[in-house]
Amino acid sequence: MTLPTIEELNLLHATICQAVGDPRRMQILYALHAQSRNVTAISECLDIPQPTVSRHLAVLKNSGLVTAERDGRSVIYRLVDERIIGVADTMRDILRDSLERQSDILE
Amino acid sequence: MTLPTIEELNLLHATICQAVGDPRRMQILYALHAQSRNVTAISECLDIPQPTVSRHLAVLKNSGLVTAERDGRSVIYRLVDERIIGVADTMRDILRDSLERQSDILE
DNA sequence: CTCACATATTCGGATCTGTGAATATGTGAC
DNA sequence: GTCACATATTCACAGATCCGAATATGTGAG
Repeated sequence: MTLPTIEELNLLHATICQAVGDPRRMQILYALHAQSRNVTAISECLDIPQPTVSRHLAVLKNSGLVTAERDGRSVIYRLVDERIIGVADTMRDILRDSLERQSDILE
Repeated sequence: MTLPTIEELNLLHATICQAVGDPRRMQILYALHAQSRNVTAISECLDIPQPTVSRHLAVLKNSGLVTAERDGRSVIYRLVDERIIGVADTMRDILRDSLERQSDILE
């Protein structure tokens, strides 16, 4: 893997990083990982207002991480690339180890 | 891996995600991955003003991803957890595939 | 102690992002 | 067409973040 240019990093930031860079969006990604859902279902299972969910989904769709498919009156959102969950899980591991390291130092 | 709570995601966002969520910070992470360096060296090799580098390093240090160790007059910054580079690389892969998918659709 | 190098911090301003509330658009049932 | 459900969008505002420029702090050489 070659070193990324600043232009590539800018694009990465404008898409994938921005998508992952919000707690609620990550919550939505995990919810879609468990099961594809429509907006109302996401709104209810995460207890987030519907307009907020729609806005977050627009960001996720723009990043290419999810797709939208109309099904009758509702729109089903699907996670396109499951690797993003692996990314999130690894970040959680890193954070967990970092916190552990800090508490070790305090002792 | 269990589902993250919104509290855990908030903490994750305030640390790891925030650290990765800036193009220049990611550039610094890659630079430190290649070799541990002091502030001036980073500033010069990435062509970023020194105060800006210092500020970004403070964020990265706060996230627990890098450590600072004084060595004489300079301070050497080191990447603590190399897994973050894997995370960044995977995100680049995801973006690349996403762009490819989009260009396929246009044809 | 003084000077020069190395790093960190403060300040003001511009920009971005998320949110709730309200509203608009789209879709199917009847 | 009309109504109800489903989703998307607009608006104003609050908060966060980034930056360049200037300045402050810290450290070692002499």
